[in-house]
Amino acid sequence: MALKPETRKDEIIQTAAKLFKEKGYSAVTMRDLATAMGIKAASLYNHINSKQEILKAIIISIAEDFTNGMDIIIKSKDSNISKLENIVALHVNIAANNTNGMASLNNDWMHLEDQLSHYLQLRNEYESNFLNIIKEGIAALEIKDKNPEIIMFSMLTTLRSLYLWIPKKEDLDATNLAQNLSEVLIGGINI
Amino acid sequence: MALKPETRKDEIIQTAAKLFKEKGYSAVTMRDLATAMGIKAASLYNHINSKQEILKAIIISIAEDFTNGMDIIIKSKDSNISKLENIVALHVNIAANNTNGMASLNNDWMHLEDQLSHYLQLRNEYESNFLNIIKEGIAALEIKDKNPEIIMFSMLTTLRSLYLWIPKKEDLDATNLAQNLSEVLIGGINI
DNA sequence: CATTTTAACTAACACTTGTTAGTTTAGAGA
DNA sequence: TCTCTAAACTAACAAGTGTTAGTTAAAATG
Repeated sequence: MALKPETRKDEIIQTAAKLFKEKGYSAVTMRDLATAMGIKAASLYNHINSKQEILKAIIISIAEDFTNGMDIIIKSKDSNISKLENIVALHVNIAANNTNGMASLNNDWMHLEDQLSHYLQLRNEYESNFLNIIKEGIAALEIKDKNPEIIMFSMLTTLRSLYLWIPKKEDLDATNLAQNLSEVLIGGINI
Repeated sequence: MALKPETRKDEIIQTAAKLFKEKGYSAVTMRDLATAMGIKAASLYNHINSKQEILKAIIISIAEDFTNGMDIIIKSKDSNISKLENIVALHVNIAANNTNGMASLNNDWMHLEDQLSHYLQLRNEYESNFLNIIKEGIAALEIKDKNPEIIMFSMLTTLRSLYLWIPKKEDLDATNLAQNLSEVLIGGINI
């Protein structure tokens, strides 16, 4: 069994994601990436077609993971509070499995060229689904009648920033983190 | 009375902050900045010494605003919940007055050169003060006994991202936003 | 063994980068 | 009017950018 069926191309993409996390897409040169791989810049082009292709590979696959996860959540018959808990868990899981890539998704999406409009479409649909769950929760008296956009903004920015925080917890239990985070985000903190 | 006592240097810094917000520090060239100012790149150097100096001017002044605001909050005799509400208001006010600069603070701090360690020191102190308020609030039975770091992380990432959100609300009432945000962050959303 | 594939290399390209030097122009103060 | 200053300009540089072309060495495949 192949525990790491990683191709050389995948290795390059993962290494790039790590560098992009530290300095951002624009500040990472192909020579930086090559050095991190232990090869020369020109050799990268045996495996990838362009720097842009690397960014696209990192961002679009994660964005599609979110879209697919959201699709499952909306189709369920859970309560709206449960759906929000599932969204928290979705973010924790994706961030835990792809800490470096999440940085590019958050910070470097605007450097996508051909795929920019595709990315924006996925993001808009995701946020629209998220907002609908909150609005329906309010209508169903599951959720307090506060400004739905503020609620979504507050939850989503926290969830999007998980990549900054997860690496600090060496003993990560994703289920436990999702549980605690849901309690704080949904239940509030005052007694 | 001078409503805009802005020097040419200040204009350049503000324009740069806007461009940095859109594309990030590394992706904005001095020629981009010059074009946005309606002049040639070399002319910028009549007013500023380097690109790096612009970034420093943007980030450090905001970081010091946060430090000063936090200092006043810790010294007060308010309850810890009130202190948290004041932190929310601090972030709303700074973000509302400096939307573009907040983007650099969040996304481009790692491109600071000489001032990097100074910035990190301010940030660490700020987070340490924030965390203490939460811990004391828990000890005083004002705040639920949840993981204090999760609470801080959740609040802080939301507050740090306000710059993304404030510009969308053309009719911004800072007091009102701070109020609503406090209710959501502190009071939670479930009924 | 012969051949193809994989993955590295050196060398170079056209272009962009931040920045400097030196010059010009228009307005303000004497 | 003369001088000074603020703020623009043109021209250029050295270094760094993504990328291409052509080559080589080792490993896998027939």
